[in-house]
Amino acid sequence: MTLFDELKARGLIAQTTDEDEIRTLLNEGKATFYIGFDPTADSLHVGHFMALCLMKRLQMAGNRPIALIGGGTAMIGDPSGRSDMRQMMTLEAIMHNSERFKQQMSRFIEFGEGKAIMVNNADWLMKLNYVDMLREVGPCFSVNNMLRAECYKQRMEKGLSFLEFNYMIMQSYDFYILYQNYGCNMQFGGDDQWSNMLGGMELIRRKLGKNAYAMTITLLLNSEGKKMGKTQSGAVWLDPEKTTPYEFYQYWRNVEDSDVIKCLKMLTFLPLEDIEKMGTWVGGELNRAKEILAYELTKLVHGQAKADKAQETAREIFSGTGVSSDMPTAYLTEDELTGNCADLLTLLVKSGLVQSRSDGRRAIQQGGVEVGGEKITDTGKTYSAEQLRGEGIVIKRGKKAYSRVILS
RNA sequence: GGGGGAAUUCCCGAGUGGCCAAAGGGGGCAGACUGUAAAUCUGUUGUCAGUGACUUCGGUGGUUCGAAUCCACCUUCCCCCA
Repeated sequence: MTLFDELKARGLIAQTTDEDEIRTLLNEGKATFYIGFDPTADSLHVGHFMALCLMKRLQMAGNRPIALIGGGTAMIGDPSGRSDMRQMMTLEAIMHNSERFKQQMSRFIEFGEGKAIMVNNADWLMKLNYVDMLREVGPCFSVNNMLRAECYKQRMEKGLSFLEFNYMIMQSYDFYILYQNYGCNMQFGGDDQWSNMLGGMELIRRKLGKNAYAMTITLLLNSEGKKMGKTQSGAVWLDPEKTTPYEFYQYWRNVEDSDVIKCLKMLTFLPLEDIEKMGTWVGGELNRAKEILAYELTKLVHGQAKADKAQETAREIFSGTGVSSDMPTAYLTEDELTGNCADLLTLLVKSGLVQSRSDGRRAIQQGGVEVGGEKITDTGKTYSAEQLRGEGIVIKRGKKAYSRVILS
């Protein structure tokens, strides 16, 4: 199977401008392509991960990737797919995030001489002169067309600022610059980037009379049509400081039945035949597929050692003793004790298993808290310093949240 | 520039002087059922405290015994006209 057909079979390709041309260029390893990443947070997330994987696949086939950090475009803020305006980011935040992005990306993609290239659009966007810029590219954009673009649709009701309206032009300009400086003839990105990418293609054709191509990656949606890689408390980050490998593993271990196969195809490098086989598994058997998904992804993002550890921990907790040496642990200090004891509510809050003492009280009253495998119903329960020393105690909140608390 | 409207607890959205910590829905959490799945049913969903206190309805002041509800100013947003 050729590279392009594999991408297609995995369901990774959403839209293409000229499928035949793109297929040929990619399969023959002749493409120089770029993917942009706006540094709007201090860590990459799952969506970025998909893009990086695509980069890797294409790089392995001989194509030349350019990773673009949107230090300049982040100054504007992409309105695509948003229902309200992004908060404007400070220059310091953008620079800080850009650094983090660089570090994280280097773990997935090889950069350097003859390998992948990393650029930052701040290098050219920040020094643009307004009037020069308008005269250079302004005539190539039709406001009428822009207003019809899908990415602005949602904003036509709530209001779109002129600042954000210019985002498409900035991104188009990037493509135009990269085409000239690196011979970059393709742009890939999330499906919500489609209109922005077309803008760049159009600009290149009008200014240079050359053909460029664009292709978007399918957004990873669950069976309910919601974006995957999000939790109640925010995104699932690739930074182990923000989302621990164990949490990361658990997120994928818990996907719905109807989403496992899709995730395996889109996010892992496992051979398609193997994944197809898993597709025939039914009922509880699918749990095995979820384990594979969680393990493979954790391995890709955090490395084999961390993946092994996460899997081991999960197995110990869920199908073994309910205890693991590697489970999330909170440490208590002597001066947090009252009268040589600590009450359960304090421990629950300390471990992060509940948000407040009230929340903890409710959890206990509803039978959602266990300590050392025993259900606790007394909201005033306390534990002595001796019990908390050494191995400490293991608290379980609900079915899946565990934490060990140790007095140190 | 002129005119009109809006801002409510995680989200949507009721509430027009005390009975409002604030209806209803969504989401979340917990329990039952399960396969660390889904669906379903039940409970719960500001904080601190054993039934009471405290903080909350864009912001700041004011009227009042008492304000999410009234007044003034401010901020932000939307719509219509230019």
